[in-house]
Amino acid sequence: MKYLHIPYYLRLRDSLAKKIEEGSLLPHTKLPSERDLKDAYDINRVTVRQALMQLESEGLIYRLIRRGWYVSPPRLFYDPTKSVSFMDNVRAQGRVPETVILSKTEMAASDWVNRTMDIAVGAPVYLLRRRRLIDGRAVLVEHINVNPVLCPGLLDLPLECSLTETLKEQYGIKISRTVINMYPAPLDSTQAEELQVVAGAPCLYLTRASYDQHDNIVEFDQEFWRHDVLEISMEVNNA
Amino acid sequence: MKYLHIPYYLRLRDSLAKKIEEGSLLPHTKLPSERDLKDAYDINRVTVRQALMQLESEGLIYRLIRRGWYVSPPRLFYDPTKSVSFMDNVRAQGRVPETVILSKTEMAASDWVNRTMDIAVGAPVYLLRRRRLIDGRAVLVEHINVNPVLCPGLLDLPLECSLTETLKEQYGIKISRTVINMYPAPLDSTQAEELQVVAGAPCLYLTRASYDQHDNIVEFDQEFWRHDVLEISMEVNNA
DNA sequence: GAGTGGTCTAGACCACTTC
DNA sequence: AAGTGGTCTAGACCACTCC
Repeated sequence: MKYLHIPYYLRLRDSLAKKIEEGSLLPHTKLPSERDLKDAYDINRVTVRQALMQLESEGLIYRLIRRGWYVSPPRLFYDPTKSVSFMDNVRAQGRVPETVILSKTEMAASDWVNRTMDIAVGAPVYLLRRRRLIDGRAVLVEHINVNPVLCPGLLDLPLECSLTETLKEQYGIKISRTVINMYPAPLDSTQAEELQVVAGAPCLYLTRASYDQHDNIVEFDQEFWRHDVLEISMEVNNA
Repeated sequence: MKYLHIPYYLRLRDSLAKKIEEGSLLPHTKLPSERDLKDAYDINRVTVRQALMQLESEGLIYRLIRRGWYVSPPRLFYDPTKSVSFMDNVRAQGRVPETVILSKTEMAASDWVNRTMDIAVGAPVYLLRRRRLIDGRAVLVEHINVNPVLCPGLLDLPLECSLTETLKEQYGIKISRTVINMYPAPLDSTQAEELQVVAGAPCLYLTRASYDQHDNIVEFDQEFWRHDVLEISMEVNNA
């Protein structure tokens, strides 16, 4: 005999999920407060939160920390096999992209940079940190490590747009090969704050190593995406 | 002034995470019971579960429903741009793959099959459902829809191994193009049970549409992976 | 200042697993 | 039969947001 009772938290989850799918709750709409939901469904607040956290992990709703719960917008399609910039990709899907520079510095290469980018420990590296938004909502924080030998003065150029394009136009660097890696990981407290997410919340961690036409590693990018933003989509030809 | 207190559930999370990273808790080790952890850390059981669920969402631990919490093994690298079979890929990474047939039937094409596979509504479709394991742990359930016109009698052949290979060797079908899509989604109760996961738990939902040398759609595969199993990894050449 | 979400307690019952 | 995890209650305090 199997367990047939449907728990309260799943009933609330299903009820809200249905409203979202039907469209009676639109993207970016704020849900009623947890205490209102508790009264409306006559269950405990802990149980309400269990339902909300489940919906959050599914990507149907998101929260702004200490402000409330909101209906998620549709996912952004992302094709890692095509080298389309964030700005172009977001615009192509009818949405509004935005980029904010969080910091840009020249640093001494750490052990880790040495291993991943083949730059001598202590030699200079550019570190650029950006936050990117879609329709006003922060969706990712990225740390971009660039080899300054290949593009001196990069940090003095405008950095809000596609880096790949700047590298090509200003330095003649063509990215010819990219190694991409991704998996879910927890956000550390700094990035969590920058994404207005609770510390330790899961994100999609994506790294991208970009090599130029001479197979030098130009750029090593770490991207921390909100876990509910992307839908990976690609076409593969099996030659 | 920012919130500086570290909550109890994160302290327990960090303590367990440290033991896992250090290697003093090995993959597939069972954690102490929730009540033991509650006593050891002198916190409430609800708080213990909050820590455990956080670790679960990060992929550091997993649970066998109603049996307990276990340390997760390393992720499996998966390169969607290479057409390597599950069995080969798992073996290449030094682990033991296994496949279980859950069901195989010939069905009448539904509306949905009609739209995705271009088979007339009501015409026959093969549906094959398999569960796949790594080192004895169920990691994915897949629903494979195949066009029987292209490979009559397929269901009477052995189906535990690579379907792609069977299609090639027995029917001369070469998969030349694949459209892949993936994003996190909740498991429905059937697949949740088959993966021994709580209903509604998040999984990685991956679809794969495979086209043959004449661009007929041969196979439409829906895969439900445990969310903590894969690390996507690929190399892209920007021609 | 009122209200909200984030955290936490000290219990409880049930279905299921383990012995 | 004992123990475990899954669910749930009825409170509580705090930091922060909103008005």
